[in-house]
Amino acid sequence: MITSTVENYLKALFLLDQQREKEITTGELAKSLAVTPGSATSMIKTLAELGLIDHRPHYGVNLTDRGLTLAVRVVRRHRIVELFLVEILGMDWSKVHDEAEKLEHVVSDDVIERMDELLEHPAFDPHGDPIPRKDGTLPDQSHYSLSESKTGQQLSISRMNDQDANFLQFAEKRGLTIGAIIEIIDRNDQADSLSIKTNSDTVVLGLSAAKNIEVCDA
Amino acid sequence: MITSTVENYLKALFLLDQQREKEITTGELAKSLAVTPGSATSMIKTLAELGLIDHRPHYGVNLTDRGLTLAVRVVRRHRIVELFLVEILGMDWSKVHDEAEKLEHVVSDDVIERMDELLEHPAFDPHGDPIPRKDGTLPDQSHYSLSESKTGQQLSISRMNDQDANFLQFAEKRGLTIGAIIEIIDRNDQADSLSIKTNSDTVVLGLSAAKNIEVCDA
DNA sequence: CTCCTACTTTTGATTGATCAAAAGTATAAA
DNA sequence: TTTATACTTTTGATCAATCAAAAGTAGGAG
Repeated sequence: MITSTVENYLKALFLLDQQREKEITTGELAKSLAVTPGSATSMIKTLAELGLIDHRPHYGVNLTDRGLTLAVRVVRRHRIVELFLVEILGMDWSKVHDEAEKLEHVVSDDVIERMDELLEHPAFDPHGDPIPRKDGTLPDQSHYSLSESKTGQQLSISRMNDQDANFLQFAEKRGLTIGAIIEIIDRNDQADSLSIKTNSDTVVLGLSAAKNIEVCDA
Repeated sequence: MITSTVENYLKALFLLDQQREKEITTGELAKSLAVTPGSATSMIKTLAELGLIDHRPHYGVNLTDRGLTLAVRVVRRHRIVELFLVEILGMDWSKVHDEAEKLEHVVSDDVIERMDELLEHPAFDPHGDPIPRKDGTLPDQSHYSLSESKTGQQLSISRMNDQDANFLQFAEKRGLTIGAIIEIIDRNDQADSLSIKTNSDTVVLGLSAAKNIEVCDA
């Protein structure tokens, strides 16, 4: 049975896969889902029996094609729901994540496709994350981290890696929103900080915060 | 813990309460939830421990005030979601029940109140059922069954008791929709049937089907 | 080659929801 | 007053998900 727990494990594996190349270890998976390693091991057994992952004991796991397909569908549901909550219901983009986390397991494909249509087949969710298409493919994106960008470039904010509501609210208050055009006016390696010009203001960010913000050329 | 199973039991009790005056028996409850009587008994024990129902063993149960409050909230969520799916997402009214059955347990109050506003604080859902207000009160209604109505009266269809998709589709096809103005032109007690004039056509219904249709004076 | 450390896996227990079947109770009929 | 029937409750089992703690494994340091 594909329970919502199964869906959550698959989604976590998919998102971890995006960042790393190799197999995902039990420990990483457990950490990202905030369960004990033992719980992850037993769920891994279940997922392997369902043919959704390949498991090399003591080394790690990988999604199978079937597992990947299901995982991508969950991510699509999540991101469409998020955008829907912001665009149609007018919710704060910093608060829709938790709501979508619950809805992604219960909304039918019919509802998702109607939302998708109402939103005119969007490519990115409110956090700038790509929305998988119905066929499972992902829209193009050439993001890179604000922390890796050079001084003087005109940049457009395309994505927030950090989903934490406090961070998102801070960012919004300072004019750091998806689509905002910014420019790095100073980089201070001693202070580990960046000075950023937004359309209205100048903001100083630590490098660790800058790492959470992705940009593309404006 | 208020699990979705608890919510379903409370909702079932509330809906059974609407129809009958007295205590609800274990058997009725089990039947309406499609579980065995034993399962209902053990859940009744849990609900009683949570202070959501009063239980007189071997006689039946009644919702407490707290239980009633929770039950009404679930019903409100269900009916607002149903109307939202029809009005905003354009879904078929005969198909939204099952979807709402899942969503009612996961949508937050914030989302519900936003839907409510977008729908301009509706009083009735797509099936004509009253939507409890935020404070728990119900809108007025003076429905009675089509099977109890007299020949020659001008009536307006206000509610379908039967949520079965096949029945709803049949009804829709024949012009028997919420708000439709109809008149009983003949009642045949031998054949147990009613002849009904819709705005376009004449439909013959068995009394058992007519029982499922509620009307008010047009 | 042995041992330490860091990990993974196994084991046993718990919780919530369910069922099938056994045991018990209420009420009306004989 | 006994018995039959129709119900309710109890019992024991199962399944999914979890945790805590015990046992086991991989791979590097000495």
